[in-house]
Amino acid sequence: MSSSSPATIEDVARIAQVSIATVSRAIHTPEKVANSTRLKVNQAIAITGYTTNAMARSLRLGRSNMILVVAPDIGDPNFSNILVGLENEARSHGYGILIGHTHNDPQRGLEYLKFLNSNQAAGLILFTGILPFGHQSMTARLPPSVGVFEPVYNGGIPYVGVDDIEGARKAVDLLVAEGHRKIAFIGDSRTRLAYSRRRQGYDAGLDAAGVPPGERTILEGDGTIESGRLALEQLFMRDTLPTAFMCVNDQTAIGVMIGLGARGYDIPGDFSVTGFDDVPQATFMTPSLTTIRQPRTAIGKSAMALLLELLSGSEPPETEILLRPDLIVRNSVTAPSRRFQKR
Amino acid sequence: MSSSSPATIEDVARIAQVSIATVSRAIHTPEKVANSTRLKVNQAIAITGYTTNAMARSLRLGRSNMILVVAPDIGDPNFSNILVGLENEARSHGYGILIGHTHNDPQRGLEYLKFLNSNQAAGLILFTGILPFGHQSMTARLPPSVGVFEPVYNGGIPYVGVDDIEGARKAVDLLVAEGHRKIAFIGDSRTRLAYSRRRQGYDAGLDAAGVPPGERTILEGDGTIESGRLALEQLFMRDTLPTAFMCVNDQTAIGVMIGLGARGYDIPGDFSVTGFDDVPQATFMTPSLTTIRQPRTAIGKSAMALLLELLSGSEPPETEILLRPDLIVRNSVTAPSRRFQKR
DNA sequence: TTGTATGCGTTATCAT
DNA sequence: ATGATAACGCATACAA
Repeated sequence: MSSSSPATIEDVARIAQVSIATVSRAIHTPEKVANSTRLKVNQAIAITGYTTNAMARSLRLGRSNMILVVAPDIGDPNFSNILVGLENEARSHGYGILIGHTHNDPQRGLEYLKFLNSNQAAGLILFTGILPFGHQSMTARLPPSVGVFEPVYNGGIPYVGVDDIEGARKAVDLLVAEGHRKIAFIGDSRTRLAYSRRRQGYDAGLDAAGVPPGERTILEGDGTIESGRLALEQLFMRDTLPTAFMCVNDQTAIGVMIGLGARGYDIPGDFSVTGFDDVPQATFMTPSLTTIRQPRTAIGKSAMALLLELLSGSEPPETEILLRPDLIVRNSVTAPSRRFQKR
Repeated sequence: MSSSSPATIEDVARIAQVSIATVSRAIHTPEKVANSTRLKVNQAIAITGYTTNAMARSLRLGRSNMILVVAPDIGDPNFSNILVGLENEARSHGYGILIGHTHNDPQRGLEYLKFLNSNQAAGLILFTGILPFGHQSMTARLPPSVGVFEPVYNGGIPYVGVDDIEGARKAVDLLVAEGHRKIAFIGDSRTRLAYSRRRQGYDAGLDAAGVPPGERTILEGDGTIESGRLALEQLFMRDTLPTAFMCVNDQTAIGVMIGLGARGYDIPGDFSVTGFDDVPQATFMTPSLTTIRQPRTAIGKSAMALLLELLSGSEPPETEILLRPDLIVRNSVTAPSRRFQKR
């Protein structure tokens, strides 16, 4: 039964002895077709192995069944699980996932914009925290879009992510409960919104603990392992040391842990460290890293669900969906050491 | 200049005062168009912001500019960098990447097959080591396909990956050079071809070292961290222990290291451990893991280049492209301890 | 060198 | 309930 070229709707119509219009109806609006004919059509479809030609369908409909997912870095440990959530939800609704990564290069972003303009993608998921298309007027004719992981700060785009403020707050609170007061915050100057929110959580926690702003240490990195290490070095050039490091993300925390290890310190004996994200590596550090878990699969699923809703024409009920961050207690936090208090 | 609906080739033709055929030619075969007209067309394109409607083009051509990439698990630490390589190469040739993951579920595989049948993807990259489509006759009408990372054992599909035998050989040789003779191999019974090849390398190395087959210890896991740990437990129930563990991949090695750590042993003081793949985590283990690096980005790039070649009609010059695996020496290997020799 | 006209496979409108 | 047909936007065979 395998013909050289794939079966078209006409092949099905011929075999079922109906018109192509009826075949189309039998597929998309079965209730508008007589039971008997529907049966014939289904049989013909089975015989031919017919599948709708998505190209023709999209051309006719003026809309594709693809969603473009743009990320700055496919290798980001946070990305893959979010992608899983996105993909599952999309697939179960008949949508496919198109992938692009920008390396933070607006030029690259522009290339992906072509997918949008050429009707190859009906919607857009942004993992970048920023519209990666330069500041063209093109922004205007963007398809339905949803940001994940980081709020998109230069476009009025709905966002699905974790509650950064609450997450950071949980981390500080743990540290404070263990008795820490000198808690350094190592931030990330790139991911502005996520950074500032986690910073807000940090400040709120220390406010509540009665630690005056003057006694807080803030350093800024760029969210990489290397920057965590660098920030640590800067800190060690000062005259007072914190007893704990609260890091804006796990990568930074890993950098801090490496730096601390290189200096011969014990974690958590000498210093406590917390991260944010709960990337896979966090489990395998020595000691394992206490951190805040991002519900990544859930974020992906929720974001895609929202996008599909937008695609179906409904207005978004809310512009921001914040999921609950969980504190994952492992072995990088304990009560503060007295050792460096008065150094 | 922003019209409500995207510009079509007709808009361009009208403004340039030529026919749509000329516009099409000016775009795809500029040499067949007079300089002056080409100029007019380009101006009109600039004015309208015209982009080719990919749907219409694909419909007409009977072929899309999408490549479907199917992986069992998007979260596999090996996957993302290969994807980067694939994506870069594809994009620079005007192709996009469509993503699917199967969770090793043939049912899922079938769903992705629809992308192929419906002409949404012109080619296929398989990360699965197996055709994920059940054993349908559909295999026959597969588009040009290339396997990466693992040879596809049930289809005559070209393959791009690392030289597993040579890689494994480098690992054993290092161990042997350090003085080990009792080297256990912890394999993976799932990924049959990669497993058996790495196993071959192991055997070849021990053959060369004069270690008789009877003195070799082989355990099989399934390539997960947990299975590495499990294999270790099995090993400890025997009466003789190896001095080194050569693991089929990094995940397994990590499991072994965790298990060894839990039993209070020192690595590499008491036991040496090697992995394979050089996943990001390998660097951050304590001790850092000596392993074999997969040139992942290069694999992706090379595989996509091969696929695009296939797509353009040329026969593949070779059916298997093996890249060079590099030995990455870190801190999990040293000379064997005497401690457990005669237990 | 350029233009006219056809068809790719679908869905939707309008008849019947 | 069903059929005939137009249109989606494009690339190309053929004519000029």
